[in-house]
Amino acid sequence: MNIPSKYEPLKTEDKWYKFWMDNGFFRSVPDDRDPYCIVIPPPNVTGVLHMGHMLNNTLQDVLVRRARMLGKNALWLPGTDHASIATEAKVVGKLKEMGIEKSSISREEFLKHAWDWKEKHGGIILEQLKKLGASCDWERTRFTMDESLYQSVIDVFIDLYNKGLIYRGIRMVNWDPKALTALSDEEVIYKEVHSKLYYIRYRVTDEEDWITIATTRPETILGDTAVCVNPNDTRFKKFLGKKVLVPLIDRVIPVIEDEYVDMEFGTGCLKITPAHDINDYEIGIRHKLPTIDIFEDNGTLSQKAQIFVGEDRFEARKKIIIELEKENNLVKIEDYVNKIGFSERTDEAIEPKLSLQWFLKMDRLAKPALDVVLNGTIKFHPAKFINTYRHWMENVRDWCISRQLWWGQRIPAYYTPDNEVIVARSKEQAFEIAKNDLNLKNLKIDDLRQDEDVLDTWFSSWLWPISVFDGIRNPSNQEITYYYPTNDLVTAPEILFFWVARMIMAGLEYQKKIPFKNVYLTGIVRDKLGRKMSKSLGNSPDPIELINKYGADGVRMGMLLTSPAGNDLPFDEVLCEQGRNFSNKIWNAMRLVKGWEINQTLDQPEYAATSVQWFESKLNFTIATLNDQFSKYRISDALMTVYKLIWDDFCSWYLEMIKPGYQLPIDEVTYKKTISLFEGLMKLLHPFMPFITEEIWHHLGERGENESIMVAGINVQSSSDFRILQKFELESEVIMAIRNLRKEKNIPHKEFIDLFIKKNNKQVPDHTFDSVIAKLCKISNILYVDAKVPDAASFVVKSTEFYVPVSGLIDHDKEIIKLENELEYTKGFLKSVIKKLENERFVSTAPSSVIQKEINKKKDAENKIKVIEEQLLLLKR
RNA sequence: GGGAGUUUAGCUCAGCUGGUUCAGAGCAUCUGCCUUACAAGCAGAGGGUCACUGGUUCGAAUCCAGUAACUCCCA
Repeated sequence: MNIPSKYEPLKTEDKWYKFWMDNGFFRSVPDDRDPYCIVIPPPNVTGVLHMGHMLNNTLQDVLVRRARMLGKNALWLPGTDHASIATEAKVVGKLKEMGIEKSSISREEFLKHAWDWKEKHGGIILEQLKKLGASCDWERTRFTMDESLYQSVIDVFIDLYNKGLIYRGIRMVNWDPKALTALSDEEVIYKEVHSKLYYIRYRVTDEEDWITIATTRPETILGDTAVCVNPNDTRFKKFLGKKVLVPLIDRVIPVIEDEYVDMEFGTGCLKITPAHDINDYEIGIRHKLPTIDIFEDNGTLSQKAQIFVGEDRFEARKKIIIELEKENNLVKIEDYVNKIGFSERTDEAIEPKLSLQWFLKMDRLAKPALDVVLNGTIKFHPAKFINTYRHWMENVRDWCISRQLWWGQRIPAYYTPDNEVIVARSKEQAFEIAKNDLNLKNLKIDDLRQDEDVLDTWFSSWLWPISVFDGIRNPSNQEITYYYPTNDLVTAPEILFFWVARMIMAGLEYQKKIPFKNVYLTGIVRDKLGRKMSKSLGNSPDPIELINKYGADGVRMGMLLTSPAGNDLPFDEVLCEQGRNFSNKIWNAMRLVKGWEINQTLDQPEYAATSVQWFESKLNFTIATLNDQFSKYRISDALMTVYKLIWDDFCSWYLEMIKPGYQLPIDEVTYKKTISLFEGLMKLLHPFMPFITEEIWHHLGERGENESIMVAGINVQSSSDFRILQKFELESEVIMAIRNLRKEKNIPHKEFIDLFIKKNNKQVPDHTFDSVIAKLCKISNILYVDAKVPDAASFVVKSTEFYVPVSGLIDHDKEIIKLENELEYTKGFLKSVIKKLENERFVSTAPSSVIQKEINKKKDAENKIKVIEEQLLLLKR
């Protein structure tokens, strides 16, 4: 045989991917078949492939390949998103390397650099996905900044604004005083810091009494607009309704009550600085307090602070402590450990800052998006995420959609010199509106100033399932009508709200239909220590290297096997090794089958006919199991099912059952049947392991130039003969018992033996598997007898006795002990069953099927006891 | 601070409406084997008080309550 005994994935994978591409098998255009569509969760243009992508995209490929084989017109639409924050950071960094500051160039110049960067680096992930075998329709690759997608975002902004859902409002943002920009929550790193807790007393107006607060940020007292206590705190009742003076500046502020205050913390008395603390801000809103912003953008104190104007915030802290001490208002200082946010990029302490942002009202959009999930129109897998989703949707806050960046869709809002806002598609249009609707006859077009900010990246991704088909601008075009709603979405639970929820909102708003029917939420890929895999930790293996080592199929299987939906996946290379080993197993099964010489004159032996019959049933039965698992999105289980079918049932059982003797030929009927069964297995496995299955499929038969397993079609209608499966269960037990017996008695593999079978309880012998047993266990004669066989090793399966004569090898004492143990166990078992059946409450309450089962158990046990006792009698004689 | 989830073999997980599909799978481990497709293999074996404590029930991994630990999300 000239086929190597090790499968080498590297030699086949690129070849087949090219073959699939050349033949356009990934391409989908609307036709009269049923559509099946997945839109890819667009990876960042800044990213490189990581293990999370591997998992996510393998799952999508499994689903789409299976749908394709089931005869659907399957489309997996790929693309990337522009990731405004991350990309802008990359571009700023790159410019810096070139000695260019972002602030020194114009927006247009910057964007040109950004596009250059995107063209150069933006497609890496998509290229890497090809290595994985992703069957995406690459001709349809989309990018969230493509003209049509960009314009869709603008259209939606204008539409929502005109519907009154978009407004401008104040919000507290994470301000980086060094980079002079707002940061998203993801860009803030919280670190434990050893700091101080300052106890400061405020004098009550017109009284010689003081109230003491505790704060880590004494400089912010200059922005205080209240002092707050818990309404349940009796200690401070006397201060209610009174006013106190902010030290150093003597501003008069009220004492208020709010449940938020922790009575245990500090003095139980909290200073409220609505402009510089998110919690204080919310309390401020509840109690209608004024906000006093005491900082400039660069973190120095502003005029509003009244004192230390122009000083850095940390310098001011030192100085204010000295002043407070002088005034005798500093009660004490304690050491204190707290968590402070720092800018990911500048490492500057974040300053919470109020700023004017654009918001999208959520409640009207959220309501229907919640309903479709609660009523099952959209299904989550696993369903446990419905709770999380509901909780968020019921407590949804308005969505801040503006970002202080350049890379992204620029907000189509124009300001007149009087700061009147006009939302329009272009400056020209805004100018028209200004002249006609606002009656600003003297306005010149250049007086209009466009908003500097861009929209949140999610504000373009939430349209993704629609905008990739241009369904925002042309809501009933042929493509969107055909492919939308898409079928399945595969993504991480982390972005259930950021993305999934919002896509549902957008879908219902702009297509009046859900965007997808099923949401499969993957787990998070972690390292062995349970840490999330990340580039900064350096704990993520390079997926491409893994593929080179284990083959894409091996890695795919490694990712899938231990990743039930929604569970974390502690990644271990061992898993890929398992995948590789499986590939090799299949490869060698192919080598075996292909190595057989076919003799057309041979009749099919009985054992082979039985084996084929059994395996066909087994295969069909498993197909039904698989259908069920796929319907529940239990992809990991489905793969395990195919794995066991191939390895255990096909390789370990079936092939051994039909395998001709050494250097003997096989009959044609069995051979052809085996090839066709093998092909069937490859089709079942193909969605999981596309490359090796294609390779094997081509080895198994003569294929036309453009034939591929991936479009070969799969039959999932199946009926199987349960009876033969049940008989096999029994027979396999017998076979394993004989193998054990051979081992125990040291009977060599090659030596033929006889087997005597004694049926009991008037059971009629079933000969279906006799020939198979004879072949697998090297039995020359199978004889059915009515009496026990002396001088023979024996075992019992159900209530049938089996004897293998091995004169001189029987250790009676040992045999007796073995049987006595079994007898004792069976008696104990019988006792528990009888106890149940004698319990009147059980018999009267339990369903009849359960009772019947117990009665059967009793009968079986009694029979078995009888058989064992008889055997013991014989042995002891 | 609010919410959700998890806890079953060494590891990762199945176990639907309580009752032999009730304690299971894969991997790992151990013991034999270079048996003529495969040592990336074959044939076997061991391994769990189902987190803890109570309760409901004829019967609990499964239902309820409490406790503990871990995880995630929102703030």
